[in-house]
Amino acid sequence: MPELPEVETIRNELKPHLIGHKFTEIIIYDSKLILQPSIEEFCRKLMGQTIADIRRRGKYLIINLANGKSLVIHLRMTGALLLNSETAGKHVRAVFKFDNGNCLTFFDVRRLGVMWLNKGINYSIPELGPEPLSDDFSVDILAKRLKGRKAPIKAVLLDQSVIAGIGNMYADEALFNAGIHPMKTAGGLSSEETKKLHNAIVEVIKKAIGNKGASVANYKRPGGEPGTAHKYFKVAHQRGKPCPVCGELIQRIAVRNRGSYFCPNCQEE
DNA sequence: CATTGTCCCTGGAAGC
DNA sequence: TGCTTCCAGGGACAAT
Repeated sequence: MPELPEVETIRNELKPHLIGHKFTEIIIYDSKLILQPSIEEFCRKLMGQTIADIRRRGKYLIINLANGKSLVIHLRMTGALLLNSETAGKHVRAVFKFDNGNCLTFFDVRRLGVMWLNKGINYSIPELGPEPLSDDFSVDILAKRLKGRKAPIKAVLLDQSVIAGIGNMYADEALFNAGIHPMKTAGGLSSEETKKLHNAIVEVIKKAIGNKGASVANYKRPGGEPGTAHKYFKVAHQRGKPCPVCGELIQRIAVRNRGSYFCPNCQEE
Protein backbone atom coordinates (compact mmCIF):
# COMPACT_ATOMS: atom_id res chain seq x y z
CA MET A 1 0.00 0.00 0.00
CA PRO A 2 1.50 3.27 -1.03
CA GLU A 3 2.37 5.37 2.01
CA LEU A 4 4.98 8.14 2.11
CA PRO A 5 8.04 5.95 1.33
CA GLU A 6 6.28 4.24 -1.57
CA VAL A 7 5.03 7.51 -3.11
CA GLU A 8 8.49 9.05 -2.65
CA THR A 9 10.05 6.07 -4.45
CA ILE A 10 7.56 6.36 -7.30
CA ARG A 11 8.31 10.07 -7.57
CA ASN A 12 12.08 9.55 -7.65
CA GLU A 13 11.86 6.82 -10.24
CA LEU A 14 9.37 8.57 -12.54
CA LYS A 15 11.18 11.91 -12.63
CA PRO A 16 14.00 11.04 -15.06
CA HIS A 17 11.51 9.53 -17.53
CA LEU A 18 8.82 12.19 -17.50
CA ILE A 19 10.24 15.62 -16.67
CA GLY A 20 10.46 17.83 -19.74
CA HIS A 21 8.12 15.66 -21.77
CA LYS A 22 4.70 16.34 -23.27
CA PHE A 23 1.48 14.34 -23.05
CA THR A 24 0.69 13.06 -26.54
CA GLU A 25 -2.13 10.63 -25.80
CA ILE A 26 -4.50 10.13 -22.85
CA ILE A 27 -6.83 7.17 -22.46
CA ILE A 28 -9.21 7.05 -19.48
CA TYR A 29 -10.84 3.63 -19.08
CA ASP A 30 -12.52 4.28 -15.72
CA SER A 31 -14.48 7.50 -15.33
CA LYS A 32 -14.40 7.25 -11.53
CA LEU A 33 -10.66 7.83 -11.62
CA ILE A 34 -10.95 11.55 -12.45
CA LEU A 35 -12.44 13.75 -9.73
CA GLN A 36 -12.29 17.02 -11.67
CA PRO A 37 -12.85 18.47 -14.21
CA SER A 38 -14.95 16.35 -16.61
CA ILE A 39 -13.13 13.57 -18.48
CA GLU A 40 -13.28 15.55 -21.72
CA GLU A 41 -11.93 18.71 -20.16
CA PHE A 42 -9.33 16.76 -18.23
CA CYS A 43 -7.92 15.22 -21.40
CA ARG A 44 -8.11 18.46 -23.36
CA LYS A 45 -6.31 20.48 -20.68
CA LEU A 46 -3.57 17.87 -20.20
CA MET A 47 -2.92 17.07 -23.84
CA GLY A 48 0.25 18.70 -25.16
CA GLN A 49 1.31 19.99 -21.73
CA THR A 50 4.88 19.56 -20.54
CA ILE A 51 5.76 18.05 -17.17
CA ALA A 52 7.91 20.57 -15.30
CA ASP A 53 8.42 18.72 -12.03
CA ILE A 54 7.12 15.85 -9.93
CA ARG A 55 6.64 16.49 -6.24
CA ARG A 56 5.08 14.80 -3.24
CA ARG A 57 3.08 15.99 -0.23
CA GLY A 58 2.12 13.28 2.25
CA LYS A 59 0.83 10.43 0.12
CA TYR A 60 -0.13 12.73 -2.77
CA LEU A 61 1.92 12.78 -5.94
CA ILE A 62 1.89 16.18 -7.64
CA ILE A 63 2.75 16.49 -11.31
CA ASN A 64 3.56 20.14 -11.99
CA LEU A 65 2.93 21.27 -15.53
CA ALA A 66 4.87 23.94 -17.37
CA ASN A 67 1.72 26.04 -17.61
CA GLY A 68 1.51 26.38 -13.83
CA LYS A 69 -1.28 23.90 -13.34
CA SER A 70 -0.88 20.54 -11.69
CA LEU A 71 -2.13 17.00 -11.84
CA VAL A 72 -2.64 15.50 -8.37
CA ILE A 73 -2.65 11.73 -7.92
CA HIS A 74 -3.53 9.60 -4.89
CA LEU A 75 -2.94 5.87 -5.25
CA ARG A 76 -4.91 4.87 -2.14
CA MET A 77 -4.76 1.12 -1.54
CA THR A 78 -3.75 -0.64 -4.71
CA GLY A 79 -2.91 2.05 -7.25
CA ALA A 80 0.33 1.75 -9.18
CA LEU A 81 2.02 3.90 -11.82
CA LEU A 82 3.91 1.69 -14.25
CA LEU A 83 6.25 2.75 -17.03
CA ASN A 84 5.94 0.99 -20.38
CA SER A 85 3.75 -1.75 -19.00
CA GLU A 86 0.44 -3.14 -20.25
CA THR A 87 -1.88 -0.54 -21.83
CA ALA A 88 -5.15 -2.45 -21.50
CA GLY A 89 -6.67 -5.04 -19.21
CA LYS A 90 -9.03 -5.51 -16.33
CA HIS A 91 -7.18 -3.31 -13.85
CA VAL A 92 -5.79 -0.67 -16.18
CA ARG A 93 -7.74 2.52 -15.41
CA ALA A 94 -5.80 5.02 -17.53
CA VAL A 95 -2.86 5.30 -19.90
CA PHE A 96 -0.74 8.37 -20.62
CA LYS A 97 1.68 8.53 -23.53
CA PHE A 98 4.55 11.00 -23.95
CA ASP A 99 6.59 12.59 -26.73
CA ASN A 100 9.67 10.53 -25.84
CA GLY A 101 7.80 7.31 -26.50
CA ASN A 102 7.24 6.53 -22.84
CA CYS A 103 3.92 5.28 -21.62
CA LEU A 104 2.54 5.57 -18.07
CA THR A 105 -0.15 3.11 -16.95
CA PHE A 106 -2.43 3.69 -13.95
CA PHE A 107 -3.02 0.18 -12.65
CA ASP A 108 -5.46 -0.22 -9.74
CA VAL A 109 -7.16 -3.47 -8.69
CA ARG A 110 -9.53 -2.00 -6.15
CA ARG A 111 -10.28 1.21 -8.01
CA LEU A 112 -9.95 3.45 -4.97
CA GLY A 113 -7.22 5.67 -6.42
CA VAL A 114 -8.09 9.16 -7.69
CA MET A 115 -6.56 12.01 -9.67
CA TRP A 116 -7.56 15.54 -10.53
CA LEU A 117 -6.42 18.65 -12.29
CA ASN A 118 -5.80 21.82 -10.35
CA LYS A 119 -5.96 25.41 -11.39
CA GLY A 120 -2.79 26.74 -9.84
CA ILE A 121 0.48 25.58 -8.40
CA ASN A 122 -1.26 25.74 -5.04
CA TYR A 123 -2.85 22.34 -5.51
CA SER A 124 -5.91 22.06 -3.33
CA ILE A 125 -5.17 18.93 -1.43
CA PRO A 126 -6.63 18.67 2.08
CA GLU A 127 -4.94 20.30 5.06
CA LEU A 128 -1.98 18.10 5.96
CA GLY A 129 0.36 17.99 8.95
CA PRO A 130 4.14 18.39 8.69
CA GLU A 131 6.29 16.15 6.52
CA PRO A 132 8.02 13.65 8.84
CA LEU A 133 11.41 14.22 7.22
CA SER A 134 11.25 18.02 7.18
CA ASP A 135 12.56 20.44 9.78
CA ASP A 136 8.92 21.27 10.56
CA PHE A 137 8.64 17.91 12.29
CA SER A 138 10.41 18.29 15.63
CA VAL A 139 9.82 16.61 18.98
CA ASP A 140 8.18 19.82 20.22
CA ILE A 141 5.84 20.00 17.25
CA LEU A 142 4.86 16.36 17.74
CA ALA A 143 4.21 16.96 21.44
CA LYS A 144 2.03 19.98 20.64
CA ARG A 145 0.06 18.03 18.08
CA LEU A 146 -0.60 15.13 20.45
CA LYS A 147 -1.44 17.30 23.44
CA GLY A 148 -5.00 16.92 24.65
CA ARG A 149 -5.87 14.20 22.15
CA LYS A 150 -7.91 11.46 23.76
CA ALA A 151 -7.97 9.09 20.80
CA PRO A 152 -5.57 6.12 20.67
CA ILE A 153 -2.07 7.07 19.48
CA LYS A 154 -2.44 4.68 16.54
CA ALA A 155 -5.54 6.52 15.32
CA VAL A 156 -3.87 9.92 15.69
CA LEU A 157 -0.78 8.79 13.76
CA LEU A 158 -3.04 7.84 10.85
CA ASP A 159 -4.67 11.29 10.87
CA GLN A 160 -3.05 13.06 7.90
CA SER A 161 -3.80 16.48 9.36
CA VAL A 162 -1.56 15.67 12.34
CA ILE A 163 1.44 14.23 10.44
CA ALA A 164 1.45 13.70 6.67
CA GLY A 165 2.26 10.42 4.98
CA ILE A 166 2.13 7.82 7.76
CA GLY A 167 -0.10 4.84 6.98
CA ASN A 168 -1.05 1.67 8.77
CA MET A 169 2.19 -0.25 8.23
CA TYR A 170 4.60 2.48 9.27
CA ALA A 171 2.43 3.53 12.21
CA ASP A 172 2.68 -0.02 13.59
CA GLU A 173 6.44 -0.16 12.99
CA ALA A 174 7.05 3.25 14.60
CA LEU A 175 4.96 2.38 17.67
CA PHE A 176 6.82 -0.89 18.10
CA ASN A 177 10.23 0.80 17.83
CA ALA A 178 9.11 3.37 20.38
CA GLY A 179 7.71 0.68 22.71
CA ILE A 180 4.25 2.25 22.78
CA HIS A 181 0.96 0.32 22.78
CA PRO A 182 -1.30 1.33 19.86
CA MET A 183 -4.28 1.90 22.18
CA LYS A 184 -2.44 4.29 24.47
CA THR A 185 -4.09 7.71 24.69
CA ALA A 186 -2.21 10.07 22.36
CA GLY A 187 -2.30 12.99 24.77
CA GLY A 188 -1.06 10.81 27.61
CA LEU A 189 2.40 10.05 26.26
CA SER A 190 5.29 11.07 28.51
CA SER A 191 7.93 13.42 27.12
CA GLU A 192 10.28 10.44 26.95
CA GLU A 193 7.75 8.43 24.95
CA THR A 194 7.09 11.36 22.62
CA LYS A 195 10.82 11.69 21.98
CA LYS A 196 11.12 7.99 21.25
CA LEU A 197 8.11 8.08 18.95
CA HIS A 198 9.45 11.06 17.03
CA ASN A 199 12.75 9.30 16.51
CA ALA A 200 11.04 6.05 15.53
CA ILE A 201 8.82 7.75 12.92
CA VAL A 202 11.80 9.47 11.27
CA GLU A 203 13.92 6.33 11.28
CA VAL A 204 11.18 4.02 10.00
CA ILE A 205 10.30 6.36 7.13
CA LYS A 206 13.93 6.98 6.19
CA LYS A 207 14.77 3.28 6.21
CA ALA A 208 11.72 2.43 4.09
CA ILE A 209 12.64 5.04 1.47
CA GLY A 210 16.15 3.55 1.40
CA ASN A 211 14.53 0.17 0.70
CA LYS A 212 12.32 1.64 -2.06
CA GLY A 213 9.08 1.00 -0.20
CA ALA A 214 7.29 -2.10 1.05
CA SER A 215 5.56 -4.55 -1.27
CA VAL A 216 3.05 -6.15 1.08
CA ALA A 217 0.02 -6.04 -1.21
CA ASN A 218 0.64 -5.23 -4.84
CA TYR A 219 2.83 -2.16 -4.61
CA LYS A 220 5.27 -2.01 -7.48
CA ARG A 221 7.85 0.54 -8.47
CA PRO A 222 7.35 2.19 -11.88
CA GLY A 223 9.66 -0.37 -13.50
CA GLY A 224 7.58 -3.20 -12.06
CA GLU A 225 10.11 -4.18 -9.37
CA PRO A 226 8.97 -4.64 -5.76
CA GLY A 227 10.36 -2.68 -2.82
CA THR A 228 12.17 -4.47 -0.01
CA ALA A 229 11.12 -2.51 3.09
CA HIS A 230 8.60 -5.19 4.14
CA LYS A 231 11.45 -7.65 4.63
CA TYR A 232 12.52 -5.66 7.66
CA PHE A 233 9.08 -5.28 9.25
CA LYS A 234 9.15 -6.31 12.88
CA VAL A 235 5.41 -6.32 13.62
CA ALA A 236 3.41 -5.05 10.64
CA HIS A 237 1.52 -8.00 9.11
CA GLN A 238 3.49 -10.40 11.33
CA ARG A 239 0.62 -11.87 13.37
CA GLY A 240 1.60 -15.08 15.14
CA LYS A 241 5.29 -14.65 14.46
CA PRO A 242 7.74 -14.17 17.34
CA CYS A 243 8.75 -10.64 18.30
CA PRO A 244 12.33 -10.08 17.07
CA VAL A 245 13.22 -8.49 20.40
CA CYS A 246 11.62 -10.71 23.06
CA GLY A 247 10.13 -13.69 21.22
CA GLU A 248 6.56 -13.07 22.38
CA LEU A 249 4.01 -13.72 19.62
CA ILE A 250 2.89 -10.68 17.63
CA GLN A 251 -0.80 -9.89 18.08
CA ARG A 252 -3.34 -8.14 15.91
CA ILE A 253 -6.08 -5.91 17.29
CA ALA A 254 -8.46 -3.53 15.56
CA VAL A 255 -8.00 0.16 16.31
CA ARG A 256 -10.77 2.14 14.60
CA ASN A 257 -11.26 -0.72 12.17
CA ARG A 258 -7.60 -0.74 11.19
CA GLY A 259 -5.56 -3.87 11.74
CA SER A 260 -2.88 -3.05 14.29
CA TYR A 261 0.04 -5.36 14.91
CA PHE A 262 2.10 -5.13 18.07
CA CYS A 263 4.12 -7.06 20.64
CA PRO A 264 2.14 -7.37 23.91
CA ASN A 265 5.38 -7.61 25.87
CA CYS A 266 7.42 -4.78 24.31
CA GLN A 267 4.42 -2.45 23.99
CA GLU A 268 2.60 -2.60 27.31
CA GLU A 269 -0.72 -0.88 27.67
C1' DC B 1 -13.13 20.97 17.11
C1' DA B 2 -12.37 15.93 18.46
C1' DT B 3 -13.88 11.51 17.77
C1' DT B 4 -16.08 7.46 15.86
C1' DG B 5 -18.41 4.76 12.42
C1' DT B 6 -19.68 3.76 7.51
C1' DC B 7 -18.74 3.40 2.85
C1' DC B 8 -16.11 2.71 -1.24
C1' DC B 9 -13.78 -1.22 -3.89
C1' DT B 10 -11.89 -6.16 -5.25
C1' DG B 11 -9.56 -10.45 -4.67
C1' DG B 12 -6.98 -13.71 -1.99
C1' DA B 13 -7.06 -16.52 2.02
C1' DA B 14 -9.30 -18.89 5.51
C1' DG B 15 -13.16 -21.35 7.50
C1' DC B 16 -16.98 -24.50 7.08
C1' DT C 1 -15.89 -28.52 -4.33
C1' DG C 2 -18.21 -24.39 -3.37
C1' DC C 3 -20.01 -21.21 -0.43
C1' DT C 4 -19.38 -17.54 3.15
C1' DT C 5 -16.63 -14.59 5.93
C1' DC C 6 -12.56 -12.19 6.96
C1' DC C 7 -8.95 -9.21 5.73
C1' DA C 8 -6.28 -5.71 3.28
C1' DG C 9 -6.98 0.15 4.53
C1' DG C 10 -6.76 5.59 2.82
C1' DG C 11 -9.74 9.06 3.07
C1' DA C 12 -14.34 11.42 2.32
C1' DC C 13 -18.20 12.07 4.80
C1' DA C 14 -21.91 11.93 8.34
C1' DA C 15 -23.16 11.59 12.97
C1' DT C 16 -22.37 12.51 17.80
